[in-house]
Amino acid sequence: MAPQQDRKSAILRSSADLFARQGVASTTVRQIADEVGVLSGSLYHHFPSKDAIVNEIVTTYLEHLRGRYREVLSANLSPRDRLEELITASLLAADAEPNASIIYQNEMNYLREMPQYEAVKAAAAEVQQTWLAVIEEGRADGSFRTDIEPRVFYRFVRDAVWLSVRWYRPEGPYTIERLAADCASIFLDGYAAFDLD
Amino acid sequence: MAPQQDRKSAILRSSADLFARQGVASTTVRQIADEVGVLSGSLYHHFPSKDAIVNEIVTTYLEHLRGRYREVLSANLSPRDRLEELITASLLAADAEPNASIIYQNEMNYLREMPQYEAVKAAAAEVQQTWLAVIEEGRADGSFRTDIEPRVFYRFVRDAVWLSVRWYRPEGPYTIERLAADCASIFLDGYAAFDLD
DNA sequence: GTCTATATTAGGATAGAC
DNA sequence: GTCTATCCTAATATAGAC
Repeated sequence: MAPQQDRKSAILRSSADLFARQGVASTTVRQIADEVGVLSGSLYHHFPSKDAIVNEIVTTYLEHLRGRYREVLSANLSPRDRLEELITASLLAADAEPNASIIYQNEMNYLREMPQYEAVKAAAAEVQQTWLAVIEEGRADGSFRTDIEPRVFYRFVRDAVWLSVRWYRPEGPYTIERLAADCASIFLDGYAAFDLD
Repeated sequence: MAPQQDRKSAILRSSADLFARQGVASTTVRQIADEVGVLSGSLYHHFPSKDAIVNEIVTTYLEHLRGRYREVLSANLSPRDRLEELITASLLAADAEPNASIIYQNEMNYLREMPQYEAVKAAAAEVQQTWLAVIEEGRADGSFRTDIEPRVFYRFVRDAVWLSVRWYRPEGPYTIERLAADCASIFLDGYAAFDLD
């Protein structure tokens, strides 16, 4: 990797870390520069603005996420298995780029005011469409309930899945795969004890 | 209500609205003053700082939430019904003060840096304790599953419940009570179609 | 590609008149 | 209780030397 790419990714890495911990608005370009080990003016050789850094972090993340979703959709699975795979793919994407994922969850207010918001919005719409299609498929073939609106179910799952990046810690024996399995089981089977009689 | 109380609550109302829409850090005291119809200096007659406004919004909200939880705990209910009532109480609290609820969800980064953070943290701990106690009770009497950690279940429910304030709109025929019932049913019974054979 | 130096803007907060 | 006027600080961003 060329040296300027190293520096650029160092800026992205440090920025993502600070944005996730402190919020975008409260993070200054001087802090980012400090973390990288340059002076603040030098950042502007690599990015035209602070917003551009935010934008690159978030769009890269959404790009990776969409790639994972496409893989899930290409496999031939039952709606139930596909939903579980969407959950797993989302959790793996968040685990691969936790800072980007946190920023995406926390900074919708900020992103909405950015000039590049349309691209983010389009990616978000595609993500939502992916989930809803799987849910509709499961309703059609009788594997999911039809007495609860798909959108309502989707939003509950989505928020539970995305927000887990705020509390899940990959250290320890509790793996992402286990987390995904527990999540899928709660949302599909419920937390009430199984009736065995 | 005395006139100075009117003005003070107008400041709180306008601030909450702006904080929820734009984020705390991106909202200026001048914007708040504009919204209220005074000049920015006048705000400081009612509050010592912008942080103090944030703090009052959030602590009042948490106070109301704790009141609702206490009511739920005082009733004699099964763990399942109590969990459902906790969900309903949370959704009603968020619906009563949607801006405060949104701020509380979005601005953890900001709140953590405030001098009054300890009070918020204590209230948050009590809220968590309330949920966990009900979950443990249900595990003990056999109504909830024991193969998934209570904390994991709690966090999924919590995030799904709290975040609904971002998308739920009280207009229209879909009521809070219905939302609460759907949420409880998804989390307890699951979204998979009921097996009827 | 990074530095120095600085322009420019805007933020939170305050003092004192009314 | 509000206004006027302003202090002080800190932010993003730029220009030009090295």
